[in-house]
Amino acid sequence: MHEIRFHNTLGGKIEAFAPQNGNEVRMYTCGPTVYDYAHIGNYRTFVFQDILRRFLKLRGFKMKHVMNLTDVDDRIIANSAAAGVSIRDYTEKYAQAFFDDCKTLSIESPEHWIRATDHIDDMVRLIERLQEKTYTYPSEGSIYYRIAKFPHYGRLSNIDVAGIQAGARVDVDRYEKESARDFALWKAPKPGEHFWETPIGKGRPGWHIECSAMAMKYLGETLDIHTGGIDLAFPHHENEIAQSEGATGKTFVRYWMHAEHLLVEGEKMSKSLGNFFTLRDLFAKGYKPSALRFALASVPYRKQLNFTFDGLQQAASSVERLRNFAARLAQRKFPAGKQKGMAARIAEAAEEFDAGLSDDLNTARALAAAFDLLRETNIAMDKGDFRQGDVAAAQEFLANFDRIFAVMEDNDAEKLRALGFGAADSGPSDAEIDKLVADRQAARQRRDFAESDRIRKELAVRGILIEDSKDGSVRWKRK
RNA sequence: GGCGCGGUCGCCAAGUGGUAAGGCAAAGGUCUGCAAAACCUUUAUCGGCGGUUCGAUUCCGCCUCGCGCCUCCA
Repeated sequence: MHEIRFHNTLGGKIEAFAPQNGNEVRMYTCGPTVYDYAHIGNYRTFVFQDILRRFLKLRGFKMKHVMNLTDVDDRIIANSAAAGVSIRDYTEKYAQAFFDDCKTLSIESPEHWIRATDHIDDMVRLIERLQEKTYTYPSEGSIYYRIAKFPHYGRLSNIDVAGIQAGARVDVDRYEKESARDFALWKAPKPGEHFWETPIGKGRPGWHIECSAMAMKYLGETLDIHTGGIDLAFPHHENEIAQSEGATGKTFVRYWMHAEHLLVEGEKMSKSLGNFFTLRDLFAKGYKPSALRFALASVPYRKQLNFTFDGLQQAASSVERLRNFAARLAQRKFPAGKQKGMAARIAEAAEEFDAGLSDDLNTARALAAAFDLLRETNIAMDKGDFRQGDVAAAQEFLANFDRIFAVMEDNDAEKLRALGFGAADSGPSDAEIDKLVADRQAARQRRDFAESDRIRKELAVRGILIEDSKDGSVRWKRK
């Protein structure tokens, strides 16, 4: 077990990690704004966050992880009004799609899913606390945060507040502010717009207040970890710090972890460039969930991930190799006993796997540890050196591997069907396949290779791959 | 302009002051009735120029190219 070290955006250094209270890690993740389907860039960040929590659990920590759904913002208000439905009705569809996508990518569910609109009261109370401490000022029915009052502003993102010039930005709200860098805690309703009636007036919350209010409500005033995409560091997280620490006087977050962005073919993903993809876009093209997860997980989170279809294909091949190895381990009969040195070799690989992940979630390094062991074990098997007595340890290694990467289970087709892809043809049943495989074996017995190959082709057409082995057994798998 | 990240084999991608992990792909080979799978072999001197050093891909400086943030954004 290696010391866990994480990069902390606050300070920009890699630091040893330990939760504040014993064994429990309290973590908050900025979830999606449910105004549309989330895209693969979003999921790069959510897969990172998933690997983080899976790793901490593997290391024995108890997770208390909260993820919010931002279900009120300008886009949602505008879109729901345009569609003539309530905010809740409008966002429900995308919230559900998000849950479905997470499940498809094997992203574990956090301990708490929460919605901004369920916590308006908490936000109002936090704003009131800030009012009492004079961190706020009203303007045209809205309430603003006075950044001049918070000296630490800019520390997270290394932004010099003096550098933000008045009038330099396009502020869609165009309310009167004392300083250009001040931000809205509470927004006065525009005519016809949905609003909440509260002790601090009519209106709706600013974007940043929800995370401060909800994070502290569920996790206490000082959290262990707060994650998000790198773009959120400024201004969102910077503002969260200002709000939370302004109200409590305590450190809001001990470790800030941000995922770098995903690029597509080296360019920023955007709708105008036509390189904007949701999961559904990829699945419709025939790519598998496990391949996408592997592609997103294999590049360490602090490095920009250049998404390409070639890369996705490479990821699919890698996953296939991993699964083939697991199948070989499970199905072949090896000589009894243990191979000299194998147990130690497996333990060494597990050590290196842990070392990689402990090193700021270096998934590339962890992966290399797994593939090294895989190759060496395959060699031992080919030579006939590998023994049955080592199978359990090797499988345990793979099980641990999969507690992090979650790509071993051959359930892609099932997941895709659940999303409505490929439902038309779920392929032949296991029984039907077994029957054809048996027929083919019989044909091979009588050396009727024409018939044997005909059956194999028939199965291939229907997506089933046959593999003969030396000992006469046959393995089949769905492609 | 300010802040930050990165340029390592065809593609993806680790890494170290003492001549560079892993994955994918490619070529040849072993095995196989044929395939498939698996294995073996082969393929890099680390963007450029200087500096420090016995020695730098790894440290420093400059340059160059790409990307991100600074305004909503994972």
